[in-house]
Amino acid sequence: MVRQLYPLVSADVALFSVADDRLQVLLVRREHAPEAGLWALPGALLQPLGDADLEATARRALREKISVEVPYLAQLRTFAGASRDPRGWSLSVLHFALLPRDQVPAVVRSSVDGVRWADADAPGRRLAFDHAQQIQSARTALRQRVQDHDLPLHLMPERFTLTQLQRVCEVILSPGPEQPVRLDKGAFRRRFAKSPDIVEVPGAFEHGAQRPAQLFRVATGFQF
Amino acid sequence: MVRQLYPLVSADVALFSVADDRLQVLLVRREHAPEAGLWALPGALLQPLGDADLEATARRALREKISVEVPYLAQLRTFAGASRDPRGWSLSVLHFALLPRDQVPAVVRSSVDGVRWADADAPGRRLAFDHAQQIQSARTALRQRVQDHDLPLHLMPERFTLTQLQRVCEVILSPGPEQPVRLDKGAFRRRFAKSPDIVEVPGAFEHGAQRPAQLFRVATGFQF
DNA sequence: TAAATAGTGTCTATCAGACAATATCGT
DNA sequence: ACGATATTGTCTGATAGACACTATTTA
Repeated sequence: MVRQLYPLVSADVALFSVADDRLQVLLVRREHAPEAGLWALPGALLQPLGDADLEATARRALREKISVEVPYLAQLRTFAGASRDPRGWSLSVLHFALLPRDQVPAVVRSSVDGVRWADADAPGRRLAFDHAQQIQSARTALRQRVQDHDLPLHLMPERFTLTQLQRVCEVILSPGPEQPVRLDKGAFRRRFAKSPDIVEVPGAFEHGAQRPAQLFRVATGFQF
Repeated sequence: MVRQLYPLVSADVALFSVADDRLQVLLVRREHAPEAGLWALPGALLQPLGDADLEATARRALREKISVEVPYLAQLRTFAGASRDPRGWSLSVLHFALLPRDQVPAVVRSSVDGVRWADADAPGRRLAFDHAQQIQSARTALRQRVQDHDLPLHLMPERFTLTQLQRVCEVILSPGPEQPVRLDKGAFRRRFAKSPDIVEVPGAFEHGAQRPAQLFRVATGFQF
């Protein structure tokens, strides 16, 4: 039994997006055994002949399962052990990815065909393997990084207002939809006023049923 | 060729310690091919039949190579790809560990027998595989965590003075021995005065050629 | 004009860095 | 007493949170 000598190696992806003031994570239904029928994070077995590294494996998983190319993808942590997969010793490198709302393709948005967005804080009854734990791990890391850095920018569409950016941050920092975190408007704007990562689009405004709001975009050359 | 179907899986450990105001990382000389004779981080190939998870593999590596049991060991990041090991597709889960100075066994301290402590900021000419990159990655993570949390406590001996603790933090935060970072004494003591993670040992003092210093120890129940 | 949201200004408690002052030991 | 380090105290500039105020649009 080769499984006793070599572990299964795969890459899983926690793909997050924000819609309707909800932080969502993408799940796919497993078609084959083991755990057939259960919801799982999109993932793929490593193909040493085709994948140059693990990020390639992760991106291939998204391509194969949901036909998506994400702008931001980072490795998070590795889950491994003898008991997390019934087939034997397995190793899964968890990645997390962020998808701006306006880049969600129609095939994913429609929530059919074994693909759905789940509430990141309550992804469902029982998930395949240790994916519930993986989601929680990714959820925590996401909240952590929003506190420090400018990571939420990866979730914004091409153009956005400061209020929209603040909503996204509030959603990510909240433990769940029931206990929303409210950030102070003044402090929030102060913080991003000093940031070189966003610039305002001159003359561009978001119009609603009230005073229009200045539109911003991510600065050119912004990475990470 | 099985290597074309299954990657090599291993766990490497960056073991840090502070001595003589230097941050050091432990290296072992490779005995067998590939890269025989080069210095490398201690590591071990995954043994699915014996290792329950990757932390077990990492701890086994330290046991086998240098007969050391470390109190603190954490997973850091996974390095993988087709070109980092001449044998083919390989995957290595980098861990990092901290060893208090008074727990360094004699066999390691003596720096013989294919084991040596290297300067963490200049580990040497050429190391095996991508281990130079791995050390730099671990070095950065260590500096980062010292900024935020109370991680340096894992590097302290059973009892220590606040000045000793401050030295360790300064060494870790410094880019290298040439440009030492100096922390303010008052601010440093303020920070740890509020911390519940250390407590003073009543009546215990460190005596030198000057005013004795209060000794502290890590609080019971302190983890991470 | 009213409603609603955008955007700005101000006050304050907190905190880190800088630095001075005092305390207590060995010699 | 002196040198050296420990320990404490004070001042100040920067900052985040709270909150009030003004501005500008649509209806």
